[in-house]
Amino acid sequence: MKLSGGVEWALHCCVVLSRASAPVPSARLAELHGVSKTYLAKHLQALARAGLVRAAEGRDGGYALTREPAAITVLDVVEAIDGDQPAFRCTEIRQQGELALPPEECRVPCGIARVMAEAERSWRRSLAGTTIADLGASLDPARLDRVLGRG
Amino acid sequence: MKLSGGVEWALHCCVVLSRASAPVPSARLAELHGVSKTYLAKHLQALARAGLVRAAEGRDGGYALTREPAAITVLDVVEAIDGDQPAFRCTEIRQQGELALPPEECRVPCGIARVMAEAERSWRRSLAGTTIADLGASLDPARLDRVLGRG
DNA sequence: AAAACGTGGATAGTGTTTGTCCGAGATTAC
DNA sequence: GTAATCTCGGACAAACACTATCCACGTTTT
Ligand code: FES
Ligand code: FES
Repeated sequence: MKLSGGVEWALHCCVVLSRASAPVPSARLAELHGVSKTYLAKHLQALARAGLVRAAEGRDGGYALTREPAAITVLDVVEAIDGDQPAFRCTEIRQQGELALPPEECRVPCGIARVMAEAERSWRRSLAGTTIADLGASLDPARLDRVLGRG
Repeated sequence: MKLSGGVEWALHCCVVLSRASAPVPSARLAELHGVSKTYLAKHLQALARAGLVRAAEGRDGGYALTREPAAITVLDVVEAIDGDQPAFRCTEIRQQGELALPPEECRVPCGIARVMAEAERSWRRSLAGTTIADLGASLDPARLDRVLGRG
């Protein structure tokens, strides 16, 4: 069970964007955090595809959030980067091999799949309980503007 | 976020073992489920290392559970196969780049790491709420013995 | 002794993650 | 209009984890 490393980058970027007063270029975001510029650009594109950020093209462009920070949950960011596919996938082993069950007994998901799905729902529910606004509360906008301003 | 595919195999094996009246060889377990014998053997070794199953070596040997099925949770099996490392790891981005915070402000885990850790605790708690005994309730021991008996 | 069985390491093949690079297109400043 | 700045999207490669196989070896029962 592992989460893509880009998730942390994306979350930090969203926090910064939530407190920035103007669009921030992807290269600038990378410098702020000390990570690869080109790879971070990929993750930002994923955020854009998910509709969480908008890219302003052209000179003086950059990325900005599309919604209020309080309307973007941690789960939104995680799913944008890591995908929304379930961590566990039932491969219907119960229907294979010598111990196979007849198909008429397999109309509903098996017990294992149900437990896994329920656990994942708990995980998602927990992640959806925190927003970018919550995470950004401790970041001083004045300091951010100062760092961003003197490019 | 993805779980190792061997987790499903291991869970099905534990369910079978919980209702078997004698040790079951790994090759037999693989045939019962229609999966690779050699690869399943690897996963069973992982279960043995975690102390969930015991291997009876030698002729007429095989695997058996070490505890009551009701004392083995789904989480135990998942961690035995997939490892117990957290899905998210904070790489302390807050201390890197231009926006780096001074170390004296980084003594406690950052907000992002806290949210992730709490979500993972929810996931684990949910998985620990179901045992192998729960999963095996619907498996008929008589049928299992019949299939196992005529090798 | 022989047969059946698990152990642990070595070894590939495969797919995913991570990361780089570059051309095309959009937008603004001059 | 032209140049500069910036994003977009895809191609590409290296690194890594997952999946799977095989074999030599030790153990246990008959
Ligand atoms: S049949 Fe294996 S998890 Fe559903
Ligand atoms: S500093 Fe990035 S998640 Fe903790």
